[in-house]
Amino acid sequence: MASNSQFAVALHILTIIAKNNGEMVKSEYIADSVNTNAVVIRRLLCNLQEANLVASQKGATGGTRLSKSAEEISLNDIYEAVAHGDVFSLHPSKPNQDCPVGKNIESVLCNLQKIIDRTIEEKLVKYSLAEIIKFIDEGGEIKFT
Amino acid sequence: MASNSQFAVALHILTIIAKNNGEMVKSEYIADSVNTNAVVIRRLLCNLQEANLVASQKGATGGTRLSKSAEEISLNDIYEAVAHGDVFSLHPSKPNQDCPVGKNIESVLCNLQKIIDRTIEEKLVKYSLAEIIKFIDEGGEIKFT
DNA sequence: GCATTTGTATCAACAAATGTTACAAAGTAA
DNA sequence: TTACTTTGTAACATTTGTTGATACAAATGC
Repeated sequence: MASNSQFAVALHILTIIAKNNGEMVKSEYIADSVNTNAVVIRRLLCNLQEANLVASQKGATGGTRLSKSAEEISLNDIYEAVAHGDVFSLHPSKPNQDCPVGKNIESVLCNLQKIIDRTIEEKLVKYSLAEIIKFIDEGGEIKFT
Repeated sequence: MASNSQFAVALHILTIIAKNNGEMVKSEYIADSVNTNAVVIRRLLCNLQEANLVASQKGATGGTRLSKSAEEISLNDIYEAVAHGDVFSLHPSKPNQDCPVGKNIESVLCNLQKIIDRTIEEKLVKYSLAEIIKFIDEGGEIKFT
């Protein structure tokens, strides 16, 4: 399939909104920067609303703004708002339960999934949207530690 | 799509092979435990061979065995052998380069990708195939730390 | 009322994973 | 050599998820 770019686009969306301090930003404007259709943006904005990162308003003067400050939004907040899947999937078909390996491998894999998810979370929680904006504003080579 | 279960199946494959100390294991036998087609297994075995984790042999007495000990194979070795993609993808279409955010967001995202990849790698390298086998043999609730 | 924008449904196009069949290549054993 | 077995690989259908696009209802402000 076309692989999942929702986190990338969501970060892009939030960066643009954050840089328009308090002003309502329209989905068409964001779509022009992301270079995609406005519906794609609005779909992601719905996820970001559910996670309480942004608030939207309909109507002629509508749009979307942050519902908390860029300092209060971590990359993990964004990741959780849009990322549904795990880093890897379990078996497509249930393993053979008559085989000792097949019988027990799934619980091992489940634990591994959790470990990896937690590891990513612990890393992403260290970065805020505000830091991303700073990197963007500086323009050049960005080095995360 | 059907999301990627290659790491899960690869770990399953290696566990089975490792538990057959030195004996050649046939792809049909593995496929029976994984509950899939033998060609799916052989495709993954090719990746594991390229990573020098296993060695296969054709012919009537053929099959596959480990090419190093289970203690020497880390989960990261397995992950790298089969995982092609990143945790998230970049923009489907190139962002608008006339927008300051669009112009610089990609390098930020690239760096983020690398950070997450490295984080996963650092975690997976801590576990060996031998430990997985021990968990499998113990059967019950496995707790990684 | 009218224009604008979000929210959502629906659909087509595309890409990746999986499962399947088929068969060549390589090796064993008689 | 011949027959048999197994890996390696190509080719294809199926399924599923993502993206992009059109359409339109609901909400909002003028």
